[in-house]
Amino acid sequence: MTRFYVTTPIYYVNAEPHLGHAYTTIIGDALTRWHRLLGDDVTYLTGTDEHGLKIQQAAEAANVTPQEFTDSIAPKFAAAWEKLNIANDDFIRTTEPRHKAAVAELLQRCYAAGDIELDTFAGKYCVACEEYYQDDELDKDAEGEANQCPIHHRAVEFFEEENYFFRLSRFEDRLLDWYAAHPTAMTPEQRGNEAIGLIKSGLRDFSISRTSLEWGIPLPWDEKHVTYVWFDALTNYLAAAGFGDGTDAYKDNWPADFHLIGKDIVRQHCVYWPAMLMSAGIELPKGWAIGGWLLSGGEKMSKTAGNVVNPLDLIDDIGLDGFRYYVLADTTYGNDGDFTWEGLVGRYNSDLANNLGNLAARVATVVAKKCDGLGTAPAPDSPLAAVAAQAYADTAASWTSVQPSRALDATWSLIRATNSHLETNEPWKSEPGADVDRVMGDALEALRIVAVLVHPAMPDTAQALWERIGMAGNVVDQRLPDAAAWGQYTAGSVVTKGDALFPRIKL
RNA sequence: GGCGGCGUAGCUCAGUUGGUCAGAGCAUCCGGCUCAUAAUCGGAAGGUCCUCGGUUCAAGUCCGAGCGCCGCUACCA
Repeated sequence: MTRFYVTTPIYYVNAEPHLGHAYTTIIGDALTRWHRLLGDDVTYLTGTDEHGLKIQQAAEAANVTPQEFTDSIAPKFAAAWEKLNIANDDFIRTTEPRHKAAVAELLQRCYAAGDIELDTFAGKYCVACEEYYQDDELDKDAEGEANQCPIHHRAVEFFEEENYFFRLSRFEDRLLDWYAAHPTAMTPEQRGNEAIGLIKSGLRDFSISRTSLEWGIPLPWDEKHVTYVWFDALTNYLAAAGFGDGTDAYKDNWPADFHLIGKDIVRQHCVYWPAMLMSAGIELPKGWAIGGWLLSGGEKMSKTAGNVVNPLDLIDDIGLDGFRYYVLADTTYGNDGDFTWEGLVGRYNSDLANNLGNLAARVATVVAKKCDGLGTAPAPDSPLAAVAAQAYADTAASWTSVQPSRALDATWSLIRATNSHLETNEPWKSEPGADVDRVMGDALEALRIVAVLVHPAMPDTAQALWERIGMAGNVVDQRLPDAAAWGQYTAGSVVTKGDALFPRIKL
């Protein structure tokens, strides 16, 4: 069985889950559901990033311990994914023992390899923020010197701190060589090019520890230091596979097939992370899928702009699958998408209500009137057979290249062709008989295949459609490509109409 | 400033290695149909493929320059 291991970024628990988190997580869910249909042994991982100064400060502000603070937020992510019907196999928190063990092991390996060294970090530090700033981030003082904290408007101080550094600069050539040997590792291609550009423009060593920080994982060989950000966060992907338990069992799940990431964390995932793995002598991931942002009304969501969208509110208005479908179908993966209510309703009405939902309804009605409510057999030589084969091939190819919007468009070509097929034959005008039976069988068979193909995007809808056309069992148990082959609809099945799958929504 | 990306129909986007590549969906208009959720089907209209120049028998596709938009420049799906 083919293993298929996909990860989302772990989400920082200083904020509650929002549309952006949901966007990436839904894409990963659909992608992994597709691979389950293919019969792959799938592991879909998501989780939460819980260490660092911001959490420490937020906990202090809330007058609780950092652990209590993260314990209160992390479940909100897990709960949100449950509501969005996310079928993740694991949910990792960076405060778990398995994660801490993996981080310690990875650090130790890189340290042993000589790629982590003690050095001096010097910079301008705001005591109030407890953060270092670059010159261009600071405001200028009366003499024109860049030394005013932009937040606290007070002078920063020049601090020196002993930090451990990861010698990223040593990996430039090795990374370029690796990517040259694996040209399709990053998708879409233009996003991959940006990562290559980052490497070519020169790599600097980066600091991996702080002595001023308490809420984190200590370095195994120097416990005064706590790991800072990336050695902690990125390692979750390895930890969930079992790395750090003292055995090589993690290799059963590693390497990951895809790290799903946003365009803003390309440097860390496509440059830092493979270099860290190279240093530790661990196999690199097979792929990175790099998405854009889902904007809201053309702008990045922010509280001040007042355009924050809560995905869970949308479900109440348009239904879970309507929302999932919109997110997947209306954005080109790799580019920014734009969430608007008008766009959501437009997509929903045209694709779901008018096309898919209405097709299911009209088929059920005609079967009731002309076939006694019992499904009939499709014609082996139906013109829809070729359309279905092409739709499957295109859908599969698009999921393989992590392009959900194209995959769904390919699936919809079969829905449109089925509506057209009905118009061509007008079974509602004919007397019951072989001709009507054949056409309705074609339509039912097309709906059967559609139910399977839309499952990754809309699991509940797929199952509902499956049951309405009278198929037994569950869509999730279907296996591709066999299930997409023409001619498997079971004649004699009871077809039921039911309420509209997707009631039209008025704007 | 540096690096990178993008610019194809009103909108969102497809367009392998240059040779029916000028396309799809939505929106618009016209017509048909009335089984269906005022749904659907057919047809039409709509583009100097950002601009200029170059290579070529042939360029949306390659090269150069320019214009415009955007991202990254080291916390952030």
